[in-house]
Amino acid sequence: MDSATPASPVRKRGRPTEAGRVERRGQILDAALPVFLEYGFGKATVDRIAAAARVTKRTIYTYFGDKDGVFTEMQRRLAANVSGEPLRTETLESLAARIVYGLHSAQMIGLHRLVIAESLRFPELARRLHDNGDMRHIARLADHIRAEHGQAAAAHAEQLYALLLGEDYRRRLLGLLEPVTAAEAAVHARSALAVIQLTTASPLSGAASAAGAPST
Amino acid sequence: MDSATPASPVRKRGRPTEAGRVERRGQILDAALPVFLEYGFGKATVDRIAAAARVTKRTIYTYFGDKDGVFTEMQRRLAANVSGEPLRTETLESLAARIVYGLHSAQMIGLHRLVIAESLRFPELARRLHDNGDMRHIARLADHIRAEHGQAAAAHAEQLYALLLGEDYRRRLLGLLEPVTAAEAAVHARSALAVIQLTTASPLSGAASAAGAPST
DNA sequence: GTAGAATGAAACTAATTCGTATCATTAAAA
DNA sequence: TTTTAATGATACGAATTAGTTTCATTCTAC
Repeated sequence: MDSATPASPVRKRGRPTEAGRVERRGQILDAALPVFLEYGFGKATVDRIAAAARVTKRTIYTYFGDKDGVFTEMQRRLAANVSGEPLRTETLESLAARIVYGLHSAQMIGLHRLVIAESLRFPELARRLHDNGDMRHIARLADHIRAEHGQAAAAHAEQLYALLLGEDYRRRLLGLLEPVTAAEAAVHARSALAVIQLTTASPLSGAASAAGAPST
Repeated sequence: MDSATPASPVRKRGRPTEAGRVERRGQILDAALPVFLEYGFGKATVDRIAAAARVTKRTIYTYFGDKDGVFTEMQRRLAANVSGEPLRTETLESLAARIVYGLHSAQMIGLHRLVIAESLRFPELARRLHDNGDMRHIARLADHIRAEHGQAAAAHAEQLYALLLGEDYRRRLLGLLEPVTAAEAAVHARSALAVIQLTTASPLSGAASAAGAPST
């Protein structure tokens, strides 16, 4: 989180070009992310963010107004990246493995930890993370389940998602587990699909809608 | 979180009895919990805790040394309460419903949110929460599954636990969902048991160990 | 009874940190 | 060329807050 900025050795002073302004803005947000992830919102000082971005505090306040502004803008930028474009040729199994791998990554865990911690102070931030991240994942899982196992089975997409996260996801949030490799993620995904009877080998029959459907 | 302390109208000053000291200690920790839950560790000031406990800052520092001391002692006290004694006459279904209801409660969600937020600063606090809370739940689920569905099915206790928490648990952490009622928890639990084929109606056959077992 | 421990009340210290201001400097704009 | 916006560097103000100290007080311990 420190050696990732070998960019400009010495920064020029005067008025920057318009392109320079755009670049600097992104530079600040990119630098703010790891700082927030490491320290959390409260302990992440503006001075530290400024140092990481190789920019003075003054510039940060010019661009974002205050610390909250940096935080929300950073999250807004992340939300745009989270929604990766769907790969056309993808099976349910490979999609599940990708989700597991991505959600257990250090960056995602850090972001989730941060958003959970500040969910009371920044409720719409939590809303964005859930809508743009989780709900899209669930919808995409539902699409694949529907294609491979029929309409009835698609109702279990959310439960499948919960299984893909699993207790390991919570262990990651609690700092009790290291990030998983892609291979481990694939194994985990297969195990989840198997227990919910969504492997391609044994598709779900018609007796899917068991107990009361989740009301939420 | 404020009208819950109509205790002593006016506190005496002088030296307290030994019993009084024990009581005051608990009083401080009890008052600290809701303050930490509401504000988080960073924004929970010692002054606020002192006010909530009807005690002066001075007393808090005498008892706990510093703010971290209050925090860790509070969590240590909670850990003792989390492990509720097992009810002898309980089915897997009722146990599952109890777990769902308890983990979605406002107090538990607040505690988890807090521990997740501070897991980097207080790693052993996260460890305690996981060992004394989650792992005991999983073990108890495994016991019931073993009794009702055989040894092979018990391997899925952790996956069942993940389903019992579900996406709703994460929505609770993110502040996007209100606590569930006991009835809703029961429905949720039945749905989880059904999807994992652990309802008493249709017990799991021998074809349980599907893909690679979780490696964690 | 007396000494001293523990507390309330409240002021105080020291450190942190958000946000602003000053001054020099560079380059875009006019 | 002149003007001006934006920046670096740095100092500063104001607010918050962890932790300490002082003084009076009241009760336990002996």
